[in-house]
Amino acid sequence: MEKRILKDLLYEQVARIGKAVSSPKRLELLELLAQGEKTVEVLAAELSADIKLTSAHLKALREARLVAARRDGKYMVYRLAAPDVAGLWVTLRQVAAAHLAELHLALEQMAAAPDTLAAVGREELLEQARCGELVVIDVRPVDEYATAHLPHARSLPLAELEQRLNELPRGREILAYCRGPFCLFADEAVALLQARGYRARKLSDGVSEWQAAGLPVVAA
Amino acid sequence: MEKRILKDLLYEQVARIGKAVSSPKRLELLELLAQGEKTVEVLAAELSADIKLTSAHLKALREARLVAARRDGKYMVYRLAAPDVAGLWVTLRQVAAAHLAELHLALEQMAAAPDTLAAVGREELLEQARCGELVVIDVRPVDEYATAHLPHARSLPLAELEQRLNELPRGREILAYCRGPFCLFADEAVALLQARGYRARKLSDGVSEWQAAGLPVVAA
DNA sequence: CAATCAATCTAACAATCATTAGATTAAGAG
DNA sequence: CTCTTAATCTAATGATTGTTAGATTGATTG
Repeated sequence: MEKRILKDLLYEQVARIGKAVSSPKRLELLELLAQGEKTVEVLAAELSADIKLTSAHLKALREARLVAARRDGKYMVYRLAAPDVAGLWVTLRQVAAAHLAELHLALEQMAAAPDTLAAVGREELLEQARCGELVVIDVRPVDEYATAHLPHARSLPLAELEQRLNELPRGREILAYCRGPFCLFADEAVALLQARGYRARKLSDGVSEWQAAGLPVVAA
Repeated sequence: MEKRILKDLLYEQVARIGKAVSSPKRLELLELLAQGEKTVEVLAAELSADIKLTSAHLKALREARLVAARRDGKYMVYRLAAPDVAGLWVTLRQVAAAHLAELHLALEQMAAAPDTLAAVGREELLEQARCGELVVIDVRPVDEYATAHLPHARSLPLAELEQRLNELPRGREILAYCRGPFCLFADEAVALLQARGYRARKLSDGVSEWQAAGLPVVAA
């Protein structure tokens, strides 16, 4: 049966993408690269993995054409091959959260800790941020903010938050976001802000989630 | 580092979904189940695989909560756990087609054979079908048509097409669709119709693709 | 009840994959 | 040119996975 051979070929190609996203480390790499391009060194540090292993996983992602690399001096700088790869990551995470009770519970616990603003009413949120009723802060490293960030958000990296508290208005409510639902930066920021008497909440969306929802982002 | 343990747990869960979609056979099962519920027997026949292997792959999909099963007499009837699983399949296939040259070329060759109507102008197509300018036929087995089909489409399974040619109007253009871009039913239908002097084209979308594009379908 | 059919479970194999260590390449610095 | 740093390649490991065969379960039929 010649049809079988053709079908096997077609599904085999899609399975290449599936294989690429079948490893926790590779998924974490995709999420990191969705924030902007990064060197192998930086990626390895974020993964808490060594360079060799990180490089091997990046090779697998490269062979599935999900990421691409360029050389910059001694550094190799990796990036997502295209924006739809970030969309794939968001889709996978959403399907996992919807179907796997373990993940759903873990995310609910995370959301329960500080007051979290789920994905509800994103348009409304946008309007509140625009008119200044709400102060939206991006607590990721500044280069990730520079790559793309939510509209009306200002950069205030978690590492600098404590020193730069004076930049925040006392009265208004603060909304912190980071890389997405799996990232803890915003949780830490909210905890710090609340300890200092600010009214602060977390937005569980990151830039990829925002974009996947069809909302506008500010890109470089 | 406690954060590492939490992160590993989170990404591990998403990787369960990734692992489930990392096998060509399992992807084919998902596409088949996206057409409607089916028994293990039927699925095995469609896969050209034996029952044991099919059952093992279904178990993997069940453990990732992508499919669910119910017993009907001696038969186990499998179905997608939720509609978003069909969306995941469509997303994976689109990412694969966009990034993997091998797949892109294979699909282009398939599309080149008979005149194929790609995904362009779907709304327009809908309107032409509504007013009868275009005759849309669903050439999948009738139970799949019954589960869900495109608006204004009539069921004319490939297996019965030759005997039921008289049901088709001579003058108007015919548009055949099937399970999606990887399915060959519509190609065969178009070849048969063109051989009999009909003006026929293929629509590469299936119901899942149509739905993923945000367009309405007729469901049971 | 035994016989049959659909499907799964168990055990086993080879093939593939993740991870680690050691050697190697490629670019920049001295 | 040599030394250092970044990253990859190669080889080896243990663990998983895909596949097949044989035994088993669950429900229906005679």
